[in-house]
Amino acid sequence: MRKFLNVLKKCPLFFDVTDDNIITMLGCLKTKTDIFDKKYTILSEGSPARYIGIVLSGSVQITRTDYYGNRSILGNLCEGELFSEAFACMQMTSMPVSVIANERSEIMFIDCNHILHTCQKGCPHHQQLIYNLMKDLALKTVMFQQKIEVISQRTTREKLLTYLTFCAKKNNQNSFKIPFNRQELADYLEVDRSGLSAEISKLRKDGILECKRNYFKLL
Amino acid sequence: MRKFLNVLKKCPLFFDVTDDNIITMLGCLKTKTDIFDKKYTILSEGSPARYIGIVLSGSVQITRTDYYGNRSILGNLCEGELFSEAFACMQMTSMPVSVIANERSEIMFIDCNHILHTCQKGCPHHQQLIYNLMKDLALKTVMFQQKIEVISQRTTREKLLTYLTFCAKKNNQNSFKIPFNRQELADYLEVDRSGLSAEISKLRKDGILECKRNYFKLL
DNA sequence: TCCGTTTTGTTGAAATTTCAACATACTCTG
DNA sequence: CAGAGTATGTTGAAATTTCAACAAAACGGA
Repeated sequence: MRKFLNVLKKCPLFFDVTDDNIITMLGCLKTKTDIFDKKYTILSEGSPARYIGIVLSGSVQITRTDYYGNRSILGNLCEGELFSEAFACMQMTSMPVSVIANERSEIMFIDCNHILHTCQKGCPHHQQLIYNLMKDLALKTVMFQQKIEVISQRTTREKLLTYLTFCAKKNNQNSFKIPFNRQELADYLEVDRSGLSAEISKLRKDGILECKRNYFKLL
Repeated sequence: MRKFLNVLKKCPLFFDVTDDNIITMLGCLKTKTDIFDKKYTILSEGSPARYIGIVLSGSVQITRTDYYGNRSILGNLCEGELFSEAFACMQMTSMPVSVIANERSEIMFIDCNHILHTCQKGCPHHQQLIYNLMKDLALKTVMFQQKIEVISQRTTREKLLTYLTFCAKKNNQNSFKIPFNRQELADYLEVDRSGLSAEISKLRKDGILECKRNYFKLL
């Protein structure tokens, strides 16, 4: 596990916990890790939520497929990020989303009960862990609200521009790479792929953005 | 405050806390309460988030107005429910939403820091409070995902039916009242009001639902 | 480098939404 | 109970999205 210490250090769950304490706590938390190949389903819709997942390497996508077969992408998570924490906290018996590996990824699982209930040893930093998990849940709430802000726009153009503006803000730069290809971006914006491509072309002609594959620049 | 004890008892923040302990803690938490008339803005978009709000009486709506002037309704909260908890936990300097009183409503405010950091007296149930807040944040995350599931549908009909199905599930009944009028429902579903009215008429003709004002019955 | 596969772009027709304008129904208050 | 104001329903035209089908470009492995 020690080889992933630099990843765990930037994981929001271990914010303000010293390296030594992270190592100690990993024992108490009875973590398990697993490696998943590209496109592998890490957690599937409908299964019970018991574990919080941490992306140790690679990246994953949170997706859902509706009644009509439309895939919806809820988000994309990279090294150090958490998933399934809300469902695990609530002990949901049926997850409303699936988690898919974007690429070969190593994932750490923590039983949520080991975080919520202090262990017998009384780890000094357990309290910090609970505090960190709370901040993370608050952040996720805000992230979902941003996604709602994006897809509540009425046209593909407005959805795209709202999303790209968020990306630019997050990167403090007008140019950036997005973690989606066209189909995935369409699934995130909840629009038709071909319509999205057409709209990107228009925006390019209008001189509003430059774009090459997943690289974008707002002008 | 004692007159609102029965409301606070069903507030998720005080789950599993005895009446006496609720009373004791209210002192430590340095709560403030205020009354707002119908349509009054309780918290406005752009202002800093410091307090968690609890609806003691009446009801409130979480709304946002975008760049183009479209109002979006994020949710509707009744007696005992919390708002602004995620923003307060994160100490956001600029709230992304406004909170408006639906009707004359009494609101209790709690400084989030008084919940996150245990007071000197070491209230026995402070830990429970933190635990409860965490569960609430997890629940809110799930609620927003449901809203995303609703508005990610491509047509007004599908959005409406997805929403109504959630309502039916929540009430364990095919007939129920929704907390919105037509315009508000349109703002929640992120669609045009007149289009929504037309779609409701169609569904009625198709024998899929009955509806009178904010009362709906799925057939 | 070549070839098969995947991704992205383009197009036009059909379906749907938005918008504006107006008709009707309901509610509240004096 | 009358009248004003608000909420809901209806309609048609314009704008937009979706869908299907195909073209072009990029990618990856042999």
